Amino acid sequence: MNTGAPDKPSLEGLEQKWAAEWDQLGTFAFDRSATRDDVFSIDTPPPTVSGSLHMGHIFSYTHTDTIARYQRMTGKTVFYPMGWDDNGLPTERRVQNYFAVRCDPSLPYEEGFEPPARESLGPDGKKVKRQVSISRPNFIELCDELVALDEKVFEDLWRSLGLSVDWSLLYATIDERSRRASQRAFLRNLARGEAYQQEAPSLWDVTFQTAVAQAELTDKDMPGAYHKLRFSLPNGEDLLIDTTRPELLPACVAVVAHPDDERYTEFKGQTITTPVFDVEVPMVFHELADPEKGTGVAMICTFGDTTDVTWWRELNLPARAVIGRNGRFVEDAPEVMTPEAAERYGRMAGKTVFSGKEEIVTLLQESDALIGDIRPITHPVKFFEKGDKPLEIVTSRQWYIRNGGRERDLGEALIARGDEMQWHPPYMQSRYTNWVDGLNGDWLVSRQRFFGVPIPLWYELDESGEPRYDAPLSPDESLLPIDPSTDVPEGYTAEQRGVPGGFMADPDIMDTWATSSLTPQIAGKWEDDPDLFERVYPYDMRPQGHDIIRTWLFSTAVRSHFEEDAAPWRHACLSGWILDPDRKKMSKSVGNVVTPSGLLEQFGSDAVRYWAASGRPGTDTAFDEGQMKVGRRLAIKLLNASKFAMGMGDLRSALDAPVTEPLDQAMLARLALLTDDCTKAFDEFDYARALERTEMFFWAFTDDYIELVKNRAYGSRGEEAAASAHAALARALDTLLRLFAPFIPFATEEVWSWWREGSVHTSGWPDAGTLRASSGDADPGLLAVAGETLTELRRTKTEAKRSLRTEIVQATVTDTDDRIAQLNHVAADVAEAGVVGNLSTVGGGAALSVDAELAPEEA
RNA sequence: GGACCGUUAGCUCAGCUGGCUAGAGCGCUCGCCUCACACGCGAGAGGUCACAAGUUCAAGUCUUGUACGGUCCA
Repeated sequence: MNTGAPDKPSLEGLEQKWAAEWDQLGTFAFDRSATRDDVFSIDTPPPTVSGSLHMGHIFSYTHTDTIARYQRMTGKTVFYPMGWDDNGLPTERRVQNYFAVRCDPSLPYEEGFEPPARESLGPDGKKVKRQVSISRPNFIELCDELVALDEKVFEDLWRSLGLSVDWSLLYATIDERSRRASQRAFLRNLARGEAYQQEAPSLWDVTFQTAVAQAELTDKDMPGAYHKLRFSLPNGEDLLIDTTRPELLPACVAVVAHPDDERYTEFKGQTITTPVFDVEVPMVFHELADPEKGTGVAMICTFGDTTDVTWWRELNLPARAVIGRNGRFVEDAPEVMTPEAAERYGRMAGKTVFSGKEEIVTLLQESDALIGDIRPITHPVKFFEKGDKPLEIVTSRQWYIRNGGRERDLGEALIARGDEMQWHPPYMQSRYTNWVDGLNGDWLVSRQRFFGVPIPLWYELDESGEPRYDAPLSPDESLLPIDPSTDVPEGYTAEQRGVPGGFMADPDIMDTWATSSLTPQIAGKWEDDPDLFERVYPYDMRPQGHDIIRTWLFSTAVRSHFEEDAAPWRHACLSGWILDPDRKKMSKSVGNVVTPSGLLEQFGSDAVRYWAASGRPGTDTAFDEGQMKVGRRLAIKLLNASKFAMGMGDLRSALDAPVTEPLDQAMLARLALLTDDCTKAFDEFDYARALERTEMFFWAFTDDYIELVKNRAYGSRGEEAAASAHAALARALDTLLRLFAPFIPFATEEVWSWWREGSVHTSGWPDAGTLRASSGDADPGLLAVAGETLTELRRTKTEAKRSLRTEIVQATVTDTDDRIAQLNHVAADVAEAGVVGNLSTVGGGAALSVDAELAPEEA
């Protein structure tokens, strides 16, 4: 543009101005003709659109953007996509409330469906409470509609933050491309034997009525209570057992003690009778029984916790499930019970776990089988991370993908994949390794929900209408994505759905991670555009939060391992949390969330980015408006200092002029060192270090160097000396704008436009070698010596409470011989900046000291 | 219970492979309208580097232990 600097430079409006310009010129467009070596590809985390963006997003996405901009400036074409995560529970709930609908996969697709509400309001403007059931394809259509709205808000915010993404690469995790990738990967897992189904006990959320995976668990401390129960030995004696879950007594299939526990080994092979229900169960032994816990004997129930599952499986015990999928006691008593016992059980049937516990206590008391008091304790209980009721364990048919949890070789291969990546910071790798190492089962990928990517399978129905699970019908890949609830398998007609001899759809959907784990494939248009995929995969970088190493990072590694026999990225970059000023993790529930758009408005995007970029990789960082003020100051300073430098001469024509003055050469030599530092830091993904170094140099540059050369630049010592200053200023400004560009893209672009062509963001990363050559290999130390001497001269004025314009008639600088030798090269500049009439230097001193005589104060 | 991270000025943090007198910003104190910037400029005060032991000529930095804080997993 080359407009020259305005009279009053300002940050106001730069975001809108440059975001529009970049968009129009395609400044950040990915060049797909580039070969893999010239590409820097980023596996961007797709934010959940049904939520709102918070400071954590601003923080971590800024980190990624600084890296993207750096890589772009080094000459790479950057594959920087954005995705919206609209697959999963949060979106399901938001679509339900917004449109007043509910997904029911058994319903047929309805063309031109109009939802009863928008923004929860009906056509009459009243809130619609009653939800209408609709088919899954209809539900997905509404999701698309809602996401389009949410997406607009997100995209606007990302643009105003200055993320340099190529918006033409946008995807959504429920869109057709994602569903196709997700189903294709699943079918290939199935074909290669990496996916399998099994009827097995699995963790079950009674609220959401779905199975959940190990990675989605969280422990919560909950109040519980020990109940001491009286069981009976064959000789009529009592066997006392402590339990926190007495309500599972009807599901008791054995009692267990440790094999070395001599108190109980004598009962080996004997039969124990349960209280209340009088069921005979075997006494068994297993190492997981803890002799220290309670009486050392535990009842094994199907199923109270995962240890019960282990015992049940390893000891070959029968199953007597009493808790149903709705979290209530089933109607029918276990078959082993006598009619009298079954009648007692009947008092629990249909009750929740909570009420069942109250009932069993009454039953135990009636049988005089509850010994002593109930002892309250607090103990960890497993929850689904999004749920608010404890998980139960329910036996059901589920799909699994192997993840090394049951096969040592696979687990080790996946751990080894971690070694193929560089982790930033490096210690994050141990979290990955620990997680894989601690897995105790495969990845449960099926979910009994309605909204999501369907498992793309059907089952034949035999003559009696029973499904044949062992031979699922799968679609041809070319037909994907499909919805088995509306599509029909090859060789069948729609009329055969649900009919004996016909077929039925697999009713389940896949875990959201089963789709998210394919973001490298989805963004890179795997199989849809193999040429593109080849240019971006494996990716250079996966940025993400450290809290989802066990889910997103690990599941992506699993998929890539199976599908590409490779690690999905070369660098895994983990960002930290944003903490509020009290060092608590910021969250909506605490009510301390500040809206990002408000802050961008208040401080300016460059300022907010400055704060974000000062948070080192992986480090939790306090939310700090003070840092944003500092960032704002920096951006404003950059505008003003640039304007000032440009006012000293024609910098554009001075860019290639020779630099002859020692101070100018020293400054450029110092700048070359800075460039080396920043390049190294960025190559190690340490954007914060690059920023810190650049900022440090910049303030010394404006406070000292510009002050030192301004008189000379205005011509106080002749044309040649002035020309040297102009040349050095031009090079310095040029370099600083580039070094700052990844962090404060708007202010740097603004200044760039005053005197240069094109965009600073595609101008190339500064080259230390060129700078060093123009410095004539000068001693960079001269700059520091000059600056420190200037500080001493200023101090004499400050201490005398005089203005800095005050003339020093005579000053004597004493310092070590070495430093005086350096100072003598730049003494003329120092004298001018300090307004010193007569400056003399004396060597042989121990340290820097200044003796100055100030001009007398005017009356 | 295990793993990992952290503890440096009132606050937020640098300090990389051990090396002159431990740095920055904010805040604080004092001063200055100096031809870009008062959204500014200059100067100053402020630290037993959590604690203990060890290695070394030399430790904020390496080793071990302890305490406290945090995170992840049991």
